Amino acid sequence: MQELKNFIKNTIEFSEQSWGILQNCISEKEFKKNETLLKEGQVCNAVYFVGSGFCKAVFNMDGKEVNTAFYFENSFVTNVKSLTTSSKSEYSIVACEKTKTVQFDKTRLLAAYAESHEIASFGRKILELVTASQEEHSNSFKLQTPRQRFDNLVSNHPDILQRVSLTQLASYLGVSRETLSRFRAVK
Amino acid sequence: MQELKNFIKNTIEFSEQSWGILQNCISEKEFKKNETLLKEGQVCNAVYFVGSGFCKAVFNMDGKEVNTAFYFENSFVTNVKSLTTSSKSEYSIVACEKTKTVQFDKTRLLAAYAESHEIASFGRKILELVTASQEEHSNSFKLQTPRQRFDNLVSNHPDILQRVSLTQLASYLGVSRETLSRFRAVK
DNA sequence: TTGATCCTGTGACAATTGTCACAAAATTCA
DNA sequence: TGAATTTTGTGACAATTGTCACAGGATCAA
Repeated sequence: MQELKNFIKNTIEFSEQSWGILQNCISEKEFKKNETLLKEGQVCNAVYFVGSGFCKAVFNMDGKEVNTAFYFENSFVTNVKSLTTSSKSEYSIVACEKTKTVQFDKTRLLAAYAESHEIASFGRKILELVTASQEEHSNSFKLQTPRQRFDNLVSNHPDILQRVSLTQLASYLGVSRETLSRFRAVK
Repeated sequence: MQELKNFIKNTIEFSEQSWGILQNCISEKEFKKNETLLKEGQVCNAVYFVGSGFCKAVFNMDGKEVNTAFYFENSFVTNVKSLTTSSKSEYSIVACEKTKTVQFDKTRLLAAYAESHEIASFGRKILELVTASQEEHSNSFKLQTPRQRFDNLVSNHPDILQRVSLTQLASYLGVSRETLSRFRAVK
């Protein structure tokens, strides 16, 4: 919760009054390793702020898991499409470690938007952040070769390498485990 | 403009009053073929609603153009990251045909959010739509082979095939022009 | 500690896609 | 219209990545 307060303080204007209203929308939730924040097929009705630990987005492609995203400390996780259109999620969101989050309830948050412009701005900000990080990873697929994606990850997000298994990392980069293993061998 | 009115009518609750406020934020803009809505290196300060025609997002990779998105009638175009963080755009947005748009001015729109919750909701809705379509294309790269991407495009968005040149389509699908040509040959 | 299980490294080979070169077809514009 | 330009099709070959198989290590629980 403290992490969230700090995050908000550093991100936008936020009055005590807005914080009071926001209180009604949020609750602390802790997930054990491999616990599910959102299960494939269910409708997403919350946004999570990751205070500690981290999560992944996992598609199940005919039994094979594909990791399309990781969410570390001080970032927001949700399935925007499922959340905003009340459609079934095509993927699951799973804790990779013991993960402490603050859960934002969708319905209450929407109500809070009407009570406080600051909260409404904060809601937009969340969406903007999720979109921006999604776009970054997306463009790496559209503009770079697998090898370039790997090299850039090494330079720009070395933290990910240390926390994620090779197998998970491979599917995140869109290459086979073996190919990733060779990328690491041939530096 | 009529297209935008219809779009709003079909999308959300919107009072006459909100429409009046929104008027101050928008203006009709028409672009000729190959004219630029947003140039690489500039800061994006508007969102465009495409009424007719269509546009593309183009990265310049060492002189080689890569098309990462197309925006057709009744959709919104903007660079979310540049718009929301006032950072320089990494790509350009260019009209592919004579394109009629409605331009939403960023500063005025932000001001309007404070005056009308409906407009604030509409602003979120725009962001959600942009995010969702971005995510769809993004996931096709993360989950499918080039061949599958092509086949799905043929089934799900045959309209694109008819309006976009092979060269542009190839970079959109992330394959070489020659490979795409062969995909089409071997049905 | 000791299996049992999961994760990783690596060789051999197959499949896919890219690159280059050039011809044919389509489009544009004066 | 007709020449110039751009776009597309295709063959040959190279490069990249995937798949399969198996061995060695690491990890975890009893």
